[in-house]
Amino acid sequence: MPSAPEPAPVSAKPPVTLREVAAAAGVSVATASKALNGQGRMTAETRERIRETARLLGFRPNSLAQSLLRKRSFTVGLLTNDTYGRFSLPLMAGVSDALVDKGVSVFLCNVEDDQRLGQLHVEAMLDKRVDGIIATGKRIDRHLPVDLSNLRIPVVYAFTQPDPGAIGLVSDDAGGARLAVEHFLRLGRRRIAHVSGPASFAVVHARAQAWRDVLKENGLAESEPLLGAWSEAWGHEAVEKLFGKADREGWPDAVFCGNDQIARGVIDALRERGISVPDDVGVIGFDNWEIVAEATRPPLTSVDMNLSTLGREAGLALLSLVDGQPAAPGIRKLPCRLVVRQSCGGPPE
Amino acid sequence: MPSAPEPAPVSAKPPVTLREVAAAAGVSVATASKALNGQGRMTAETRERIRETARLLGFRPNSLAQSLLRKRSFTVGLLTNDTYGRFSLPLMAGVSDALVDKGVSVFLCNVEDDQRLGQLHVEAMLDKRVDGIIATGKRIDRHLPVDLSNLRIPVVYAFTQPDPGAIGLVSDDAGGARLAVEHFLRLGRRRIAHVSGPASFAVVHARAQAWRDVLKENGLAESEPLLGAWSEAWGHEAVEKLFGKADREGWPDAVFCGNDQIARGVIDALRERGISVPDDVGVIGFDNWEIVAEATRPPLTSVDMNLSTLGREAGLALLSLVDGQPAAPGIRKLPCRLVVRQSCGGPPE
DNA sequence: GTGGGTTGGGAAAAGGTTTTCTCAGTGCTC
DNA sequence: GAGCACTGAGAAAACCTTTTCCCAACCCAC
Repeated sequence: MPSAPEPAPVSAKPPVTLREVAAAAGVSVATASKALNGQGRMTAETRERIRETARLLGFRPNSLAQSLLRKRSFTVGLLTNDTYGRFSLPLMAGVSDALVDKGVSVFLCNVEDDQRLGQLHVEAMLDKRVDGIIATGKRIDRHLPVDLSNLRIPVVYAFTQPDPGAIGLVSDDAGGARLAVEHFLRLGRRRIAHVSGPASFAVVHARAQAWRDVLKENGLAESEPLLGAWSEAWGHEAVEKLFGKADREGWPDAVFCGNDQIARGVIDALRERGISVPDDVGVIGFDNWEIVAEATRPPLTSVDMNLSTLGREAGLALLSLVDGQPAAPGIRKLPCRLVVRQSCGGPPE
Repeated sequence: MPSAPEPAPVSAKPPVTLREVAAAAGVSVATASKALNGQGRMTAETRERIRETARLLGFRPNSLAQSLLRKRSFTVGLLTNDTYGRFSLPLMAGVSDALVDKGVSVFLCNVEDDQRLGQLHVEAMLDKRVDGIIATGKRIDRHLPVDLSNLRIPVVYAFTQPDPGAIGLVSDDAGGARLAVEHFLRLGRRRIAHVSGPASFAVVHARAQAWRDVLKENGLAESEPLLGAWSEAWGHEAVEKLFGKADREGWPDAVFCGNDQIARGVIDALRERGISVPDDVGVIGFDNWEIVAEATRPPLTSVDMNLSTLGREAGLALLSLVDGQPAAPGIRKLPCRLVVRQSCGGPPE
């Protein structure tokens, strides 16, 4: 007894070809192709019959053959040097998310900091005829160890230093810093210190400058940021510098930190000194690395760079480039957002 | 004045085809193909001339056309549901590392926990004729939300629950736990507690059982593990349970933790109680998540699951499957290693 | 000088799909 | 009933490479 017609299981040994569909439906491959793609002219009946046959046989067009002909592989490369990166991961997720619905798959290529590896990956992708490349990395102010400037396919840079004349998407670090400092001000804090990472990072300066700007705009005393490392240990050390002096009046009532690890160190060190967060001092971090931000006591308010949105935007930008839409080169900054937890307390009474 | 012959820049608009190389060298495409692939018979002079022409023109064979013919795309898919995962990242790095030298590129597919997304990605990869699939995830005891059991291409499972009859690679959690407990014993510790994650995780039981086994083998008193959450907060709580009793003689002199976050909580809580690590109590974590393990005070000794090796092995296993080498199905466990830092102290005098 | 072996290289098919061009038939108008 | 427009569908080229098969030419021995 024949069962109800339904698609054949994928397990059939060699994939079903269009030729087989055409034969089964009693038409030519040309007609079959047109029926399935909604092209050409034929009776609705014929088109439907072919479609039904294809469905029954579990036909799926061979992407390789399509790509060869259309000169479009529905494939892009994602180049990164951030192996274990908590930055590039959400970014990749965003890219993949933006593209999967359009049938575009993503080659992930980790080039470390190795020129040879970069070359290898780029050539492999070019050979496989990727439609475009997204370059990303662990630092916004460093180039990948690859030259992407003279490729014949479009390239979009996300969260990494773009080549001149290329399209780059980065987070708006200054804007993010403003968010943090202005949040402190709204809560009535007035003596806002800034503890950040090494001076060799561009983002350190961008954030510090914004911090200073907001203080100045509000007529508050400016001071120097404390620059050190991206570590908890540096957070501890900075607390010693800030709160070491006997004169309590000179103590800050808020600390804006360059990343969440520093903030964690700051919070821990403050607790060890018996200084209450958020009652005595408010703390804000940067990166919104949830696993850290949620483990601090109290949980940490932090600036989120919206990296997955950034990834989405990069994916979409690349796609429209691939489709031939011209796009203005230059760097586009995407806004950050503040994720409020409990390390700043509420507004003043 | 003509410059010295060198490969044309990649920037040339449409890629150079074999036909163009053949024309330039004055031979047929067949001969050109054979010359470049070391096939067929021809004078050494002819072969060299063709090769030189190809080099000059910057010819690179179109992978799409090759794949279509050879039915081998030099492409594999990596399926994961671990979006922000610190587990799957090193694993991916290992996979990619094992494959890039063989010219194989990796499609990264994040399926979240979404059946539809999984289906979408698998179909896209099948359409693109990937040679095989590696499935990985965030939990060793859970399936991905995709059915990979009847595909016509090989599948290898790494750090996720394999289908019956498939090939799976996982970490040897019991072995890793032994490493930790035996390290404590070598250092003269005798009262070794175990604080781990939720009972719903298979690895929790595997590690706890190994911990108990080693204690028994050494004639030490067994006790119940403390099961809770994978969090620092639970580490704090567990310290309260273990060290809350007045009787100091009942206190453990070592705590083996189910992951590094718990260990961090334990270390912090011990310090807050004035109990010294490692002098009074040794602590070992699991996962060797460097960013955590190196930030604890003192830095944390931890069990590393060698995930990037695991990824490498998975990549190689898949490749030999693709090459038609039969492989015995079943689960293969890869050894862990202990990374010694300063949270256990030295051996007894 | 004929038969057989070797050498260097080309013609053509194959892989699966899309697209352009062509063509036979049908129904309509004048 | 001739011309015409349109309809439905197929043939074949194209994408680029690999591989099998074939052929012409040459050399050698008998």
